[in-house]
Amino acid sequence: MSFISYIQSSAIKSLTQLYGQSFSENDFQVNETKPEFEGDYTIVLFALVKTLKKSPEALGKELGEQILKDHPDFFSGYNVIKGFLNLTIADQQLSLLLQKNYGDENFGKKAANHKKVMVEYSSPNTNKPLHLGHLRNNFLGWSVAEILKANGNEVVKTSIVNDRGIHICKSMIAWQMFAHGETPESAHKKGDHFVGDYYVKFNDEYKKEVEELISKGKSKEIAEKEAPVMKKTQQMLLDWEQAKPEVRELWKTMNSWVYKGFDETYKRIGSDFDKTFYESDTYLLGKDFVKEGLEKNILFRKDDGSVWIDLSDKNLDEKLVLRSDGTSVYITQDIGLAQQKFEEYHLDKSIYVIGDEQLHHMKVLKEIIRKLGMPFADHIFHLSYGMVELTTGKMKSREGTVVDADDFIDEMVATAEKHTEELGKVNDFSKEELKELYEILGLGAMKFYLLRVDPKKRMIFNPEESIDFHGFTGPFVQYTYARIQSILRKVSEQPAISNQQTGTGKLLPLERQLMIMLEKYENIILDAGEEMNPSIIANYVFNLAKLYNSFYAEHSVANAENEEKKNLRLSISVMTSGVIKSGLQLLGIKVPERM
RNA sequence: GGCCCCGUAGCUCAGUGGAUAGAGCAACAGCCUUCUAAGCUGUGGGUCGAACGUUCGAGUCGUUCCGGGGUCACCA
Repeated sequence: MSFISYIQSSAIKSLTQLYGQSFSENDFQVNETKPEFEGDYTIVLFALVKTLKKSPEALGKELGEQILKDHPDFFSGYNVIKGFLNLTIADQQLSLLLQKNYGDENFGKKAANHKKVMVEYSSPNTNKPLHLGHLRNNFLGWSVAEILKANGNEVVKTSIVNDRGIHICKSMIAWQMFAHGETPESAHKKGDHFVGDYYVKFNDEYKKEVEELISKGKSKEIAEKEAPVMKKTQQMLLDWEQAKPEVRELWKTMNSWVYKGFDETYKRIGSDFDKTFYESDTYLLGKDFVKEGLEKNILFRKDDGSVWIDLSDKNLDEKLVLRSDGTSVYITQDIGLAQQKFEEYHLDKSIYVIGDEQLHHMKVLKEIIRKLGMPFADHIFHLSYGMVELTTGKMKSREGTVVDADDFIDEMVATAEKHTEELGKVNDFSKEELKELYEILGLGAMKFYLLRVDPKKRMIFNPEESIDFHGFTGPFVQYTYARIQSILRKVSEQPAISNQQTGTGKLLPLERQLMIMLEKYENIILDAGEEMNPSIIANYVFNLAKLYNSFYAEHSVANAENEEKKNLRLSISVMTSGVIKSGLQLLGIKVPERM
């Protein structure tokens, strides 16, 4: 039980004892005590003052006395200021926490709750390489999956690959027209970049043709429809749907190039999936429910044969679910895939990590599923996040205004290398060790940068300013970890640590603060899981590292005043480094032993 | 226009209805003969977009307005 809930229930019991009526958690608040006051946790009395008709001072004093009397091992003192009852947790209670948990790798994590959750993230298109926005998605999805695991859930990570459609055909057409048989191997290029380049070439050609037609007197609208390269592309899509062998062959080849490129990037950033869905397999799903929906009069057919659902009672418009030619639209397959996910995996919850531009789409999807009477409608969650934009506006791959994921990673790793060389602390590392360190630091900086902000907020990224390695950053937290490891290495060379009691001496303020902060980790994991928000972890782990660094500057661990203090500070250090490691792991960030 | 999200220090962001609104960056001033200075300590910097309202108490809740963004496809 966490300190805060222990205090809550203690207060409830003591209040009942004092005033003979029952109370609940909603009758008062327990907060952390502000640093300028004495105490660790504060009970806010105003609400109770009203119901009990007592002065805040009297109430605070009575409650303080009672709580102390009821829990002499837990609290060592109290004070009342205005309507605030500040409680101090006993030193021995903090020492006990340390003794019980300091070496526990699973500290703060929950036992299995036998719930199965699917997290869908990444979901790339196979016509261009990944960019900064994809990285936010990947880091977020991966981290949320880890956080949910830490909360006891069984998690299935999935990705739906958008591998078919008109945009894919565009790259294919351009390759046919301009490549003269070139391959990623012959061009010495990563496959996803290679294919992406042809996607750009398509758009260049398309633009050229449209302008030419306009100069011949056609309207823009007609020119866009009649451009030969676009007509070819549309024909190719039809050929693909009819499974024309040469088109399917080219499609397979080009997609395999892209996958190879993606795999490299995924491996580097540590993204992985338990199951990958391909849109080419799922795009026909969901047609069955249309038939059923029509029979049940949930869906209706218009004169031209198209099928719709009326959502006006939910403040949404009518939505098309089947085209007049009988083919399905995006949302049709989404319904089918949602159903397949629940049926195949027996999920308790299905989470979609998708940008906030699709909020409306996901709302409509959920509503349709509910109307169709599918039981899982209320177990679908859209974890929406804000777009990553540049100072110059939105990123557009067609216009080349994107921050490419691979370039960005290279840049960050190079920055890590530069800083490391300047500092010269690991000159004895081998080439391989250095390479590994640069990856750990560069990716740590990136991931922290993209995860430290509330996901739902959109981010503006200025590529001119490279990401810092100081302050509220990944490397700062990693550095704190490395510092602690350095102490531990040093101490292990000294005579063995004795196992004597650590709790008899008086704790210093920074020691107390650290222990109290460590205790909160459990609740932080819980919050981050409920909110599906990794930034809660990032903020916590930064504040913990910051506090430890103050402690480090103020007090010596290895050369503490006496053996007892040394043991205490060692266990605080071990536990801090453990929580840092664990917290960063939830963000997908690794820790270096030295840096 | 309807619906949704955002607006806090020069910049990037924290801030379960509670005490004098906090960090990082940037600026300035200090701290390496003692465990890693990617660190620590300090200074300056705010009409929390605006106005009403609810409340003992509002950055936080409500209403309206202002500013920014998203979305409302037989695209995905």
